[in-house]
Amino acid sequence: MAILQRGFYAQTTLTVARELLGQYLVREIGGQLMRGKIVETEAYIGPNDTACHANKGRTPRTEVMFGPAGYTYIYLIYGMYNMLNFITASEGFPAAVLIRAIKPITGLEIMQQQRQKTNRKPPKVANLTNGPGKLCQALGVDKQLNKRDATLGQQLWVEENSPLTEAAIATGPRIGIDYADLPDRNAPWRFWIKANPFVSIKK
DNA sequence: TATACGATCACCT
DNA sequence: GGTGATCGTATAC
Repeated sequence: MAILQRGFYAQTTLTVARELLGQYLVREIGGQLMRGKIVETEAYIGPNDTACHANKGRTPRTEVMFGPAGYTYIYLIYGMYNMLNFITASEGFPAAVLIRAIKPITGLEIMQQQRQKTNRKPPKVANLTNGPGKLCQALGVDKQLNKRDATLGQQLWVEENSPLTEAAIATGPRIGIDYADLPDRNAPWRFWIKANPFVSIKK
């Protein structure tokens, strides 16, 4: 299957967020492959989006968002969870798409192992990757993979799948950004596949 | 140097 | 439905 190239990520952020739905997120660790279908995304768009980390300007942390599309932006939140983003749009314009949930396709045993590391009980398959922190834990994604070029097909990349119809996609406000200005809180920049059981938050 | 807090999750009631 | 965990980053001193 074809690896998504820079031209895909360089589209406007809302387009990338919408069109990443249904594509395959692939992780390779020591020759072992894990694969999942992207079912939920969020767009963080530029210096005027008060929910976007880059809205206060260029810092060591947000520097990668100002670079070329197709790179990874991975950061630690709440002291324990990693978040996976792909840089979008034009170089110099800081924007990214957060991957919020995937449907596990292959490598479920490895995902299960990695998810169990910090949990008392073995998580059910339905609970493996239905959230941004969970999918990073399942796929072994951490800051070591920050600022990597995802178009190279090494360690972490996205493979093309046939596009979804408009009718299969739902939109709504983003999750967990109460600190942002009201218009940004209300912006319908979260995208998910309708009725998909692996979406992090229903309804 | 010190402090506050977050693009979350698991476990508890 | 509520809350503690846990630490990098930004901001204030």
